[in-house]
Amino acid sequence: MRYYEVWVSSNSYHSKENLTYHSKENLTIGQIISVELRQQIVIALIVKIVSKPRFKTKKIYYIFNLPTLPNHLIQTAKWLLNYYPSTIGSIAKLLLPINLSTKLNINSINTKIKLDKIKINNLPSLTKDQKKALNLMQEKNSYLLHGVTGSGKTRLYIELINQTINNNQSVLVLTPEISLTSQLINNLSQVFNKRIFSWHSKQSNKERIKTWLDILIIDQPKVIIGPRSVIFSPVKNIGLIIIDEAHESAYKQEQSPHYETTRVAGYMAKITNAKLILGSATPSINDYYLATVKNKPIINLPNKIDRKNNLITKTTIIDLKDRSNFINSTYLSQDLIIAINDSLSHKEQALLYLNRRGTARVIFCSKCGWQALCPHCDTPLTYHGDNFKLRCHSCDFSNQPPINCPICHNPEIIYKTIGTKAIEEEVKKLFPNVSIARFDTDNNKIDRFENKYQQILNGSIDIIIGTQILAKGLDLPKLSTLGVILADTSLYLPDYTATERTYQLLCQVIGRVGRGHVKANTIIQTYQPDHPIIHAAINNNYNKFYKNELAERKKFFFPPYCSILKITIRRSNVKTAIKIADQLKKQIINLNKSLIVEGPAPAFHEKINNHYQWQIIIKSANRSNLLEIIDKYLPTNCFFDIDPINLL
DNA sequence: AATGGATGTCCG
DNA sequence: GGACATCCATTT
Repeated sequence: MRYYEVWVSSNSYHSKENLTYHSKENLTIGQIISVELRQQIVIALIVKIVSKPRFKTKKIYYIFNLPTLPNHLIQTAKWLLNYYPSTIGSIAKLLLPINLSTKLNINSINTKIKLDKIKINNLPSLTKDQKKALNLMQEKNSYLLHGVTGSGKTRLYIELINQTINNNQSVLVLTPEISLTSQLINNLSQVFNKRIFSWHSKQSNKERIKTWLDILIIDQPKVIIGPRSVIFSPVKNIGLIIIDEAHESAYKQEQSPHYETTRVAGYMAKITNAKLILGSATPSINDYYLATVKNKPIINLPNKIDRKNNLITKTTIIDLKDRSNFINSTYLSQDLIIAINDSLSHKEQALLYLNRRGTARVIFCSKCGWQALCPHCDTPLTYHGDNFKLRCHSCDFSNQPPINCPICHNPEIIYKTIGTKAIEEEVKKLFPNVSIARFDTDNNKIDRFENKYQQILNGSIDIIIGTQILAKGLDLPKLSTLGVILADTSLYLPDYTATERTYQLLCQVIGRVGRGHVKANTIIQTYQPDHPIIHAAINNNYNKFYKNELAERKKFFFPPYCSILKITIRRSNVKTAIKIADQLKKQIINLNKSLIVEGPAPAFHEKINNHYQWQIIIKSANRSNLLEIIDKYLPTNCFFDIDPINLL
């Protein structure tokens, strides 16, 4: 009898120990099997060959006649286990994301695909900038591709993918938002045809299994496109990993294992000697900083590919404090209304953008733009209606809300922001005879989005209202008015990443116009017309934004200058939650006096499902200190997130 | 003592 | 995750 340590792909296996099963067969590491765990049959992976253990073992239930998983995946998973501590079950689930039936008929899979010729000759030739960038990216290395919106990053990707395939290696292309992947898939499919394998939300379970097996079995070099989970595709011989819009928060997994895809890709590229491209118009502070200190090449594509050079975009900033700008509407300024009318008369489209993540009940003055900030953390304070207090969600500082503005003594203090529904009603009143479409980020409406997207493209929708989803990747040929209803909403988010997000979102949404189709008008309404971040975004001045923000991060000791561990304690009783959080805090401080421990403070959603959530934030310049806490001192009954993307 | 909710333990 | 054990507060 032979004995094997396996990883079971089941979220219900919460231990960090490998499980041992036995079999008569001679099996190798990486082989895919299924085993019995409690009463259930689950798919699993052989990770170690061992001698007979002291305890009783169960028999391996089934051995799949499949190729072994590529070694780099197992190696990456082992690294992941230490770097983003989590359970074996959930890490195995990343490698084996499907449940195979033991009746699986492998012979039905075509192991060879018919390879069409790559049709790269029909594409527009590379610009001078693109050629220069391509030449700079010839080493096996990791590159940060900093290209403004519309600078032709996709064209460059195609060139790099082509080189890799000609070199007989495969490519992973990661995208943040599934609803926007279709455009990229279309573009790449036209060139690479049958070599494209994609994961997307519309696939049924059956299709998913087929794609996964195709990737595992088919040996030829291929291009795999999809969301963050695609980094764990069972593909051998990776030559290139592209992470498009690498700054996007979708690359961070919010459930355990809390991995950041760019970090995982970095490790994987290192061990496979693949080239890694992080593409973004607005690289994240962390990625940019890492590239700088680690001497990784930063490749710039500073210019838009202007198809028509005479099309200039006019940008106007409207001061929301000056109510004389708002004659016919509380939300839409006169300039914006005029611009929309102008677009409509030319049969062009208008897009009204509202960043709804600002719905946090934060406090600012309607006249001078003053906002309530925590004196310790500099993050905006949140209003809690239950006890009428302002509270810092980072350190739990609390304060009475002011009756009037401490700066200009204006009694009108605004407690919340407007939503897209209110805007839609307003727009209907102002423009009664035009077709209006509203989009929200409510995820489960992807289908609706795709339907409406077609209508937007063919021009049957005149005014588009929506949130973040509209800011990303869309190419709208008929768009000629862009209105940002309230540019500073995301600035008021009670989190240290608020500035970064605001910059990224504004840059993205501004990038929707001026793509060389029609002449465009951009109108940005804000309470803080002089805010440096808003100006940096309008002028596309990344360096200014980066320098400012990095200095702030250093001053208040935030990433990239420290690592963060966020611990959440969830109890049905508020007092128990706070008590446990307090005890844990004391324990952690005793353990290592050099750690900065903030809180306990209520979580952004303090009450979920009749459970109260309180959190502790631990900061350390040394990430391994945080890993040690998770490993040795964290009780199993609390949640944690290491390197969280926000502290809400 | 009985009941029921909350919390803890473990998976080969 | 879920079956099961255990702890604890409250009711009878």
